[in-house]
Amino acid sequence: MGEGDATRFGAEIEKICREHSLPLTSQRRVVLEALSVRPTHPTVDEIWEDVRRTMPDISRTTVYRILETFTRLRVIRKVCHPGTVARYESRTSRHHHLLCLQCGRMEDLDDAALDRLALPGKETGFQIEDYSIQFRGLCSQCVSPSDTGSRKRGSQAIGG
Amino acid sequence: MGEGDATRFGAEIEKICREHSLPLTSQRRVVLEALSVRPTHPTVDEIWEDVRRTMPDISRTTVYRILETFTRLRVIRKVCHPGTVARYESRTSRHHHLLCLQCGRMEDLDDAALDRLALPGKETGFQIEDYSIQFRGLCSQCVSPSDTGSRKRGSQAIGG
DNA sequence: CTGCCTGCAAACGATTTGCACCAGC
DNA sequence: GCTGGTGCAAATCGTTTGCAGGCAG
Repeated sequence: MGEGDATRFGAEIEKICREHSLPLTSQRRVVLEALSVRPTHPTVDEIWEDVRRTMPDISRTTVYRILETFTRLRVIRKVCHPGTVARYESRTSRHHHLLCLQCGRMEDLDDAALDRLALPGKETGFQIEDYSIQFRGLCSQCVSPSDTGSRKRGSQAIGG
Repeated sequence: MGEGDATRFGAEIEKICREHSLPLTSQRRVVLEALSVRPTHPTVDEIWEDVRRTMPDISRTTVYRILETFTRLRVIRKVCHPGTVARYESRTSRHHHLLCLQCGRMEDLDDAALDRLALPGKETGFQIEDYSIQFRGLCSQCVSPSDTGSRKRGSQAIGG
């Protein structure tokens, strides 16, 4: 967790809330903090578990609502994952994803060349803001399941 | 419905099932046929509705199971859509997607140049098979909601 | 103060599962 | 005939909602 991301919301969250006329609650602070510290693409429940260590009485509903609020404001993002549970990420700068079709593992991929693609033109009918590339395949552990202690998540018809 | 896709599974499905030692049932035939005819990225229920016109007694559960089976065999794909319901597509050849962050509409994008990106190397730890690009923005109707009859789907914290 | 936010519990909706029967091979 | 597929209904599980009290501004 580079301090760049870990502290991203530390000072910024006050500005974010002020700009959007949102009350800055302690729940909002810890939820965004927990998301930015997580290196992966956590589910709502994973964030909830993290946050409960600091704030044991926070409700799961509140976590849902906070993530939804900030997603709509484009402060965080819901990641595109073929599983059935929602996953979030705090990075909104351009980057790409590696997805394992076998176990569902998803990792970030940074590649400056891939960040410079020309956007499709107006003929699409869309006003495009951004893009990201999803690379699909098998992660190292699913390619060579040498370690007998196999992955937790079974193969759940992941499609991409 | 271009005959290229509309008939994709017409003859091929027998081969597909034989290759995977799957019994070729009438349900499998009509579900794959319905998916390949749909121009968009239908949900399970949309496919179910289509199929019921031909086969009124087919169960929704069966549609779920057939789609899951063929997704695992890589015959069809589950598309990455930020909504909460699963969506499928019959196209497994490389192509890209346009996603509207406001209403969730998703369209295919074909662009030969975008199909030729260099895959990331081994340093990722993934054995990559394919990729697709998701372009995010606003569709024409969400950019200029001139028609007073606005879109059906509300803005549901779509994140991408 | 006042309005938005939170917590709780119930509602909701998509997906999955157990089981008995049926169809493809 | 045997094996796996299907249909039904119930169970599951992630997510949303209604409402009463609490906190930020």
